[in-house]
Amino acid sequence: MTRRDKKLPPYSWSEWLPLPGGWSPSPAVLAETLDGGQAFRWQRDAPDVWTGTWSDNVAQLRRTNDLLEWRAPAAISKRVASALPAYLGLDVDWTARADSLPWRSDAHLATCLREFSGLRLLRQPFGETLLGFLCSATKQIVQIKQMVALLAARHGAPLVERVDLNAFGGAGVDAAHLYRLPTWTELAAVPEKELRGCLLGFRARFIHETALFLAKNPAWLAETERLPYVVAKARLLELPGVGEKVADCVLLFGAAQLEAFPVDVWILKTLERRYGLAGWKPARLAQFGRAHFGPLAGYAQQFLFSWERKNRKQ
DNA sequence: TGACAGGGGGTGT
DNA sequence: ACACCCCCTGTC
Repeated sequence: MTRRDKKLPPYSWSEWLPLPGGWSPSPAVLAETLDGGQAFRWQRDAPDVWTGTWSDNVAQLRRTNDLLEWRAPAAISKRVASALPAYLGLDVDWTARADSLPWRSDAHLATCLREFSGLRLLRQPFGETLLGFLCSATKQIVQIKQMVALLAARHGAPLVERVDLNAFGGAGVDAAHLYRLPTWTELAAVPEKELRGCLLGFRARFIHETALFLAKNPAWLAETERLPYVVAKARLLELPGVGEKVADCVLLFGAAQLEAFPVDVWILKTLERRYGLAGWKPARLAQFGRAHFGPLAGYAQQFLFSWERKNRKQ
């Protein structure tokens, strides 16, 4: 209990409500879904309470008796209520999806599915996903979260009125959650030097140039979001700082393109060690992934990724 | 307790 | 292959 907490007015959060859809992940799987590298705007505020931000939304998730509840700042709870189902994929049958993966003929995949049972893919806003993964090159999750938190705090609009901001403080929420991420339009007005001030390093130039490009091509993002996988990926690859891996992440986490198969260092290790594909180039591995795991390869990838990262010492 | 390497979920040349 | 930035972490 800090001195600051005592001065604060009472909560202005909405009531806790049950999360529709019957998702009951273990604490570890909930953590892996929200904070395992898909999204960079969730934080654990208590052992079973998470607070996250996307677009103009702020939500808390709470695990009680293996069930999930949610709430939002009262001032925006209606908006959050309508945005939450799509973001968390509450209307998607993830169990059926997992079951459709080729685990019957793939013992390692079966292990990963068992260990991370209940894992989901988030459906994040396309533009924000692009921004997050432009920050991700040679960075770990902690550092990426720090970068986007600074971008939001310095260049994003506040999400709720000040009275609500105080209530957030009372809930122990980090200040970064009080601001939304800057839009690409807003980013286009930020000098590269100020971006560097957000700990972006060499990524600042990529983000700056991407922002300028998107400002000149206002419909580009929205169009790309609804194009088929192959075409959308080709377009993303035109952006500075976007290569194969980042493009696939953006499409998988920000456009629900489940055939996208990002090959990062962890998947590289998985395919090398567990699938005997040592020496293969990333592009060929991605091709293998889509062929072997099928149309939901990206979902399979998330299980493999989580397992490999958890067992990083092996 | 303060320096000091080493390395980090990639991209571009 | 190597540079790009530079923060974080582990170590001495």
